[in-house]
Amino acid sequence: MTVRTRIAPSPTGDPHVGTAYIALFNLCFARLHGGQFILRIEDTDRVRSTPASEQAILDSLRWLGLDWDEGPDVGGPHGPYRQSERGDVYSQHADQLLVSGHAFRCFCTTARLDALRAEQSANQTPLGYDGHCLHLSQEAVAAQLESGTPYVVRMQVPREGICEIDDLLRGKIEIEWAQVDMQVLLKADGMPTYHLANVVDDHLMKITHVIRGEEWISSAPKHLLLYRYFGWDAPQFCHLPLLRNPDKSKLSKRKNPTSILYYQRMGFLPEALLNYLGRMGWSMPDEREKFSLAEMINEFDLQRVSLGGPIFDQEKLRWLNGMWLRENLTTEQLADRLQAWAFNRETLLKILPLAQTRIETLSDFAPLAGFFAAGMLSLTRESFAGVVASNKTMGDDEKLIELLQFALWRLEALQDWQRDRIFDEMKFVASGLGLKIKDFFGPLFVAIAGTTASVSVIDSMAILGPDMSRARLRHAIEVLGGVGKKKLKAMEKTYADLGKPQPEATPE
RNA sequence: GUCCCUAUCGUCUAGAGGCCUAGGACACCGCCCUUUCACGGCGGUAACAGGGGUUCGAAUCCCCUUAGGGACGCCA
Repeated sequence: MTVRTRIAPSPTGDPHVGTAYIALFNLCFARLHGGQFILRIEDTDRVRSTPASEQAILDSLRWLGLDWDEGPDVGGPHGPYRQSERGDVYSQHADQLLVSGHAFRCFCTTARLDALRAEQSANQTPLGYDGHCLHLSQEAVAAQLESGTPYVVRMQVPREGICEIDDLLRGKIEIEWAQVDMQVLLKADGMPTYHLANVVDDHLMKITHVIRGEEWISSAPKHLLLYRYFGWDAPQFCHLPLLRNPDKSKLSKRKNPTSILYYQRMGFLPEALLNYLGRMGWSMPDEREKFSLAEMINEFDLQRVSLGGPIFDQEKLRWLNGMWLRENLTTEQLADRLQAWAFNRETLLKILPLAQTRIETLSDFAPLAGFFAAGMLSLTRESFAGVVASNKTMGDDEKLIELLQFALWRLEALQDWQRDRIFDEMKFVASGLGLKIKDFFGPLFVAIAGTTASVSVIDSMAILGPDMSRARLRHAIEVLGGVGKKKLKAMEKTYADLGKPQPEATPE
């Protein structure tokens, strides 16, 4: 038996807890049955990840204790499309389908497809490719190829009938073929899409079980059909429920910290985080709350997975972490953990350059830089009184919230979490709001460091990392009263206009 | 809009037709322990979405409704 987890690297390179969640269940299932557990990084469009971000994902899975096996080599550590072959394996397979008539070349332009989609959505008819290039004559295809028109390769999909998916957990799922789009397999640049790469890889790697998130159910027919076209045995599919935000939507960084790095920085033990993920949609036969990975593997049973999408509840995670901290660590071990966590040389060397010019005694350090080792700051509305009092332009709470929210939105969109990039974003918001950088930074300081008397707020955010910085901004907004639905709408509009020149201020 | 998945306390869940007057955990509230705060101990509030079937018997099986979620890209 071989199971694998595919990892879609996030553009920011932040390892997602959802990835660890799926990996955990894959690992338990494989280990219980004495099979192999393989990881595969998915990045067919080659814009998402960098070697560094991939390494970050692998490191954080290892930090959690999720060790994987080396899979069969099917063209490099992360698949052929990451190597110089540029997708040869996949285009060969696409050619095979072209020859057998299970796929066709599509010369439609993006403009046409956009128009098609717009029309379908206006008419409220099902969305999908209309088969325009499906019946092109041989001559027409030859002529297009001759003229060098760019094309993609799409898979043929039956127009009628029903596809039956046998899900390990959900039983039979029936989807009409008419609902399945004629998926692009090979992009215009010759690179494979996820769907083709996925099926070809899994076959070459001899994957027997695919345990993935529920979000993939609707593309399962495409995958099944590809296996059939190639004449391969399909693996057993199993779709796990999705982790959710408190508002029940799919776990996302806009609403909840999702990075494993955040939980690490927040001071959660890897054992506890993993334990908590194991409690999401799953329970021990004896219902015990605290268990190790080894215990989970021993008692693992896929049938014990419950299908309702669980909400990721940080409060319960905290409680569980406390249990691990109190019951599983000696004082000696706790000392080691603390030291490794924040009071290590590497971390200090990052912070000290910012602090050294501002301290007169060593004891000044903790009050000055303590916020680096904190989770959420204990802010109140009064925490912001200083920045408001010292500056007439700052205005009321509403104004403060707006400022922080705009900063937050900017930072949510920021992919490259570097000091200078963060500064650029903040400068953009400041000038958009017509504020001097200095004035704009006041509230930011309070949100991030708890006080304006602190080290550079931009450097602080760079060191704290995206999820922690965003979480603190969100927390500050919450403390100031939060944002209502109506207010949000108005703010979004103002935000959209940020880049535009400000109208002349009317003199009093 | 179309299709698919799901539905037990606020949250995570137990529950495979009778052991269910629905159990446990987080959170919340109270009491005890305690020089404070925690920890720990004890107790409490709190749920089978609604409606139809099937059955001697339904949280459990079936159907409908409702609600939530997901998918509908030359992203993964």
